[in-house]
Amino acid sequence: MKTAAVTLDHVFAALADETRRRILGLLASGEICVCHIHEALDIPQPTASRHLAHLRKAGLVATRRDGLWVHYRLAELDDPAISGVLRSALAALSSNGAATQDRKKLSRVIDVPLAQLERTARSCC
Amino acid sequence: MKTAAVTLDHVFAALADETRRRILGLLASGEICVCHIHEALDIPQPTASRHLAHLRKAGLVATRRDGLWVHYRLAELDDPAISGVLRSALAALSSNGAATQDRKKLSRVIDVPLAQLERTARSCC
DNA sequence: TCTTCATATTCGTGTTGACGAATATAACAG
DNA sequence: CTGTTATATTCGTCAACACGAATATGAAGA
Repeated sequence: MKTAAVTLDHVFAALADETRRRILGLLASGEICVCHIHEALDIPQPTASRHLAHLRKAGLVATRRDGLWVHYRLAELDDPAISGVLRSALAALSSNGAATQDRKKLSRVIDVPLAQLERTARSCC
Repeated sequence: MKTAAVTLDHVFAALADETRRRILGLLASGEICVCHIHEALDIPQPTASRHLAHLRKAGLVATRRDGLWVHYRLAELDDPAISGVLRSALAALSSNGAATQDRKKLSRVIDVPLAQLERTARSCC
């Protein structure tokens, strides 16, 4: 089973929502499980799950189950044009101050040094 | 009067609509007047005008009036992160086959060689 | 099996936004 | 001023979507 083709439609529909952009901003700093996303962003769990489902159906994220937890990460895209769009979008998101705030909260939630998250985010986009 | 700050919200909301993406795809190949946009894309004039107004309010395009005609062009953005997003979006749009079709129609409508439109589009993004 | 915890889905509701149709504005010619 | 052409806006309707609340699914342990 191949990952469904990711279209520009999917990408921009996904990026049109602020909550999804915040989620993607977090995922830029590595794989995260649902509970940490909903804690770090301070959004209800069903909201996080719903938006993650949207991103998953759009083909922008991939999941890995580990017992009760489900970890989400950015998917690797085969279309270079589309992955270019996503890369620059993530770069723009990161330059935004709100993303830094979210990462800071995430750092506290998962107890990982902020610097390490920043480094991963930088290397990702 | 400065151009209002272009936010990521504006950009992604604008890019979320296919008609607006087609318009931006055309504008990548240079300044175009409303009537040519609505002819090339084969959409009603009010539709073209409405979407152009949306893009204008988002700060993504600029206008120049010349008698009865109003010419639209891509605006220069000062935020490098945001202009990076737009550049890669335009690149992705151009690589799409539909954009080529639209440019071909535009070439006929305004009687400008397709190769010239392609060249301008390439140099723009 | 029963419980518990993490995640996903459904339902009802309110908002946003795109469209077609009609109309308004704006600029120019006669 | 009047008519004509290009562009912009308004109006009513409809579909898409985000949300909160409630509930369902799914996995692990007692």
